[in-house]
Amino acid sequence: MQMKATAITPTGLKAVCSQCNLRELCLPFGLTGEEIDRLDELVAGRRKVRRQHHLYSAGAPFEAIYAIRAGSFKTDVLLEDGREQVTGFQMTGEILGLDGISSETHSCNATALEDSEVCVIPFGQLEELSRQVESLQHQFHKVMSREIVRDHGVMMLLGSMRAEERLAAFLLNLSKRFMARGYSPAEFHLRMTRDEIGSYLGLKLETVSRAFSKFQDEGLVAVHQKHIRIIDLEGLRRLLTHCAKQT
Amino acid sequence: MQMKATAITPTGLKAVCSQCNLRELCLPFGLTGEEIDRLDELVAGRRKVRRQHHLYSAGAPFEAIYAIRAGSFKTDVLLEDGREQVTGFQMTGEILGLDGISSETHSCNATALEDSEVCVIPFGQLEELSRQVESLQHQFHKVMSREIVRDHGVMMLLGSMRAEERLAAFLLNLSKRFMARGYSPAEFHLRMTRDEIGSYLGLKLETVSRAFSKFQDEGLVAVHQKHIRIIDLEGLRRLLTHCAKQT
DNA sequence: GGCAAGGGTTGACGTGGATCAAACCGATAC
DNA sequence: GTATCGGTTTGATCCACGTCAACCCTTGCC
Repeated sequence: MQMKATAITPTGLKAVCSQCNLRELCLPFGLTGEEIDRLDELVAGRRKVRRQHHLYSAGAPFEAIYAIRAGSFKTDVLLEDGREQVTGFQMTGEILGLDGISSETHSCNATALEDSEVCVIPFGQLEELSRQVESLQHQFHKVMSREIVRDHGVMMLLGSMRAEERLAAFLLNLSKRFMARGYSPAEFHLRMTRDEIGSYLGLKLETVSRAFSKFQDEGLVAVHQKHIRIIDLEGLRRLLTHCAKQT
Repeated sequence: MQMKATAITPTGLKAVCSQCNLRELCLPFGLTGEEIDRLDELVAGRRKVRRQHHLYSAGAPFEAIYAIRAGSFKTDVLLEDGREQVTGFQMTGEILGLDGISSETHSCNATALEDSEVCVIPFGQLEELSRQVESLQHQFHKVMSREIVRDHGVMMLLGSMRAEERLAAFLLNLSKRFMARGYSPAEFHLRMTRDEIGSYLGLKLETVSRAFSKFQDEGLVAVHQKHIRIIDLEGLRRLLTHCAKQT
């Protein structure tokens, strides 16, 4: 029988960045082994989040950021009248919670799309360590900046693209991220509903569904519910670059 | 005749945060006098940017971030086919260039909307100093996080609001920012064209123009070209919270 | 097995904002 | 003064996407 010497978290396991196969995608990227060990020390442990449950909610006090160890999440903001805008879908190795730094309060909700697990990184300690470890500081700044660049991409999508371009961009983006994680870039399972995709892309679920069907008819992808197989990657890319007005 | 002892910049002036009336809105916020002096040391000087000129362009190597000392800017991203998406309008005290950190290359264009001036903050040195000065580190993180939260707001706007709501939100946001700078929140001059507003809001300039006219007809604002006077602030706010479907 | 519930698809129709086009306005240039 | 030009306004028409509604498929429960 196994002893649980460091049963300090709900999962009974201490996070260990150095052993984590996501470290190249995550905060430890670019750190030396010794530096990663120091990062390990401050990771307060892991936390499991069940499907449909919140990791944090808008208005909650900000204390830590989170690295996704398993599973996936969506973040969204709500308007007073109930309208929801999904601001992003996050997968393993990606960091959640950066929105909370500015006001010391979370400004959006983070919800697990499937049973998931995160590493909890207390923010005050992260700042402290990144004052000592230059490469950690730099990597953290890069992570934040990447989020800003990503957001600009979404604005481009929402502000300047038509429905099919948006969906194509969405699929290509997912494909790329699955590939970076060692999964097939051509075949994957969507964790979110049509409604959530629609909210993210600024479309109604019916429009998303129709666009999927159209892609299928055109032989670009094979869609079976949430299962996606990309057949013609180049075709999708072409859709993106000059669809709007095929001048 | 006056000597220019520190003529190290095009403007012949060393930036001095401690003397700057924008410091409460800018990077020095929350620093002690002594800490601000250290920040002063690293500000490489000021740079003037003429109306319509670029402060930096997409693809340019990233070396510094910029604090706007006078004037205003827009940032935009371009698609291969020429479509433009304005990702933000920045005014005095706000920080430009954060997009460049992630890839060490700027990912958008920053263009002066009027003759403007920025303080140049070499990024490597900023990171170095913020390893020593905790309050600077924290304030910098807040600035980056604020940008992320702002971007989420724009996504909300682009993804879930109708034309008039978007314009109302835009005007209210400008109003708030002018107020924070000691200007009238009710009466101001737009520095951007209808086309640029449209690009930012995901609308065509004609739609922006029509929405302005509608607001005018309804007695919400007085519009004279680029001069705006907000007459009914509450009315604009009301538009925002439950216009979509007045259920 | 039947049946309920939640998500997805598809069709018919309506509409908000895009598009196209003309005119207007205020600057600056001559 | 007139011409020019960039930006803006306004009107007429169009179409991409939203809305509403029916139906289907899958899963889980009794």
